[in-house]
Amino acid sequence: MGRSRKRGADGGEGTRPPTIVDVAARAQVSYQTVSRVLNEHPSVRPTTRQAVLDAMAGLGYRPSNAARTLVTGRSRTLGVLALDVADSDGLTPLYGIERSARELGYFVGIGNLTSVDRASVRAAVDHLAEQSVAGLLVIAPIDAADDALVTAPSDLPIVAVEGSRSGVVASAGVDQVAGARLATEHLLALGHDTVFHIRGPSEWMQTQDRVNGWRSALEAAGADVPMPLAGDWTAKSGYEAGQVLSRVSGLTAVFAGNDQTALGLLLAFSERGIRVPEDVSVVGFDDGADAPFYNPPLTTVRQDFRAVGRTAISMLVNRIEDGARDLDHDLVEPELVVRQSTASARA
Amino acid sequence: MGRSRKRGADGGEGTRPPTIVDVAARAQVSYQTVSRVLNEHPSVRPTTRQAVLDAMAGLGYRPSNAARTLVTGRSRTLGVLALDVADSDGLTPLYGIERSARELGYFVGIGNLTSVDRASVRAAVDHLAEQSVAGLLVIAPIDAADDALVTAPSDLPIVAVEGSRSGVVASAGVDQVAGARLATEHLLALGHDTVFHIRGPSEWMQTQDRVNGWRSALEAAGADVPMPLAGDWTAKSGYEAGQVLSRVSGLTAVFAGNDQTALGLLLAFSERGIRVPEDVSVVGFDDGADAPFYNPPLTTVRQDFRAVGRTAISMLVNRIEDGARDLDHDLVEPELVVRQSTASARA
DNA sequence: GCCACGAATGTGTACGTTCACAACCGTAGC
DNA sequence: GCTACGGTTGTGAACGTACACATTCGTGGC
Repeated sequence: MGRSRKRGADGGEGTRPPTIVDVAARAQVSYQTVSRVLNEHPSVRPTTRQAVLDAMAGLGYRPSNAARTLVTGRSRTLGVLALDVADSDGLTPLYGIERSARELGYFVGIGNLTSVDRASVRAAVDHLAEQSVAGLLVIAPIDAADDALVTAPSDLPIVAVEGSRSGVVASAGVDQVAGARLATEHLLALGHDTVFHIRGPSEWMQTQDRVNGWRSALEAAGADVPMPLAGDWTAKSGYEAGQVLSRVSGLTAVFAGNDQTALGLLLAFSERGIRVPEDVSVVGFDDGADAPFYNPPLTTVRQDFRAVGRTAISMLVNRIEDGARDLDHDLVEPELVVRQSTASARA
Repeated sequence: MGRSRKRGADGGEGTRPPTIVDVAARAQVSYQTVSRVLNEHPSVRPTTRQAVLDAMAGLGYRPSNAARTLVTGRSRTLGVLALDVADSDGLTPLYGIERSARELGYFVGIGNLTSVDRASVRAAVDHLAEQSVAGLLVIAPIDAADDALVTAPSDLPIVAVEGSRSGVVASAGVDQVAGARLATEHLLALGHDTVFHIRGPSEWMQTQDRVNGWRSALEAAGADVPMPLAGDWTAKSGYEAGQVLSRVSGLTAVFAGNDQTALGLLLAFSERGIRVPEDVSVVGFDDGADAPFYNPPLTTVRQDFRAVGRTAISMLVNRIEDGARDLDHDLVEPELVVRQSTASARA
């Protein structure tokens, strides 16, 4: 027995994990039958199947992903490409993603993007490709990311999360336009003549969508459409926008690009004695965990990030397993959550 | 030539990726030499080495992790076990983790924990084990997680992030005790007689540490040590604690368990006409992105989550590669960031 | 009662890499 | 000039699984 088993021989610790061959021996079948049970092949007699299952359980058998990946060339690993931004919300969909993925038997690996130039995207994709990922989820709602993704292998299924309806890749996300319209219509319905908007960074997909939703609601109501103020989704930019807005006469309603922007705005207003909602109504976007405890509690648009994660995964897995090639864009409907930062325009 | 290549035969799309054999042929060496270059084996002549490197570059060769994992039994994949909590900060160290891991040539996969009972931890660990992960990073600063982890294979290196100095596993994190002391001493130095504390959930490691730091600072100053108020790190619990605290006479300083708690507290105080910092000073913990824009901007304790992620990874990789077995607890020093929510006690 | 056919199961091989060991090369020692 | 040895390179095998194909078994049709 000159066999040289790396494990189990020297360490003594933990014997070599069981393989399908061990399972086969115990179940008195061939290893191929075990493989069939593993892959849910139809033509395995129920009794045989059960015997194999029992043997697996008895041995504590766990399939080797490495071996499977090696032979098939595809792993059941999904790669998540996330843009490394200060905004911690970026990773919020991750929980939903992991959970859904696991339920479908997939493993989730991450690769982050320090920037969205081609080289960086390329490097990240390469890193994931080394793992033979079966598909890619991209959380980088930036136009440039789309361009960079064209360098990815064309046979690799990709779904963008919260971004890109440009048609290059399929995507799942919240209907930003509808959300912005919800926010704006809410303010209009309260009697405000018009609504100012602090937008996000221009290269983000959501920015354009929210601007569009806001503008269309305004136009539909025949209201003035002021210039949107520049922002970058940080509280700081909201604060700075607030400094500008506090000098605007006749201002009664602001739709902030997101909750954080609204937070900064609230602070700027507070410092200048502008009361919310008595003087100015403010609406945010996201409905983060903190929004109900802003001062005042923020009226905002809720995005169900977990639902987005689930949707994205199911789209991706469809593409992987059924070869779906469509460029659908699944949208989750947002919901307006009215709190105390909005009130009727004064008569 | 009856070979049956799965790829490249039918699709026409993308020919079979190059292997070390292809590289070897191009570099005029044996595949084993290529393998040596790959593994940085010392005895490869520089010229040979370069020839191999050139061949790799020319072919666009990418090593197959699956094959490597299959034969070695270990992948260069690190598993991150994260507790799925509402608190989105939970994933903050992830970017730092991924980045450091990638620099060291590791891939990061995630598994989340819906709860910390043994079954759930077991399931998550199993899921990661199927990937033959080389090590585990656990972001679940809860006592119960420690207990559950004992069921993990004993030869699997594990490092806890932000938790557990219980001695069961090594850990990396911010020095919570020092941070709490910093916060408390700051308030004491401002002339406050004592400092109230809203603690986190009792099962969290940080809760105890912060309570200890706070108490020891108080005791060192000979100040009264009030009962800490229960909280769960949400803004909601801070708000509720604020309702209680607003009825406490003589209250001048509060150390909130974290920023979010402070946010809720701020709202409760504001609603009751208690001014911050004129009437009561408030300190938070975390220094999240929003803290500078709370109303008023929050004095808080900064935790460098990315540094923690880096530290954790380097500890873990040490354990993996050098077989380090120590149960060290690397601590990153926190930093007090003074803003406008704290002021001198009134004379 | 024989053949055909589908269901069920078994055998051979390949996937791309690393490990163990063998072979080769040149140089230093005597 | 021969031997020994370290540095360098090559050969054979194995890792655990899935696919292609071969084989066996059972059943129905004639």
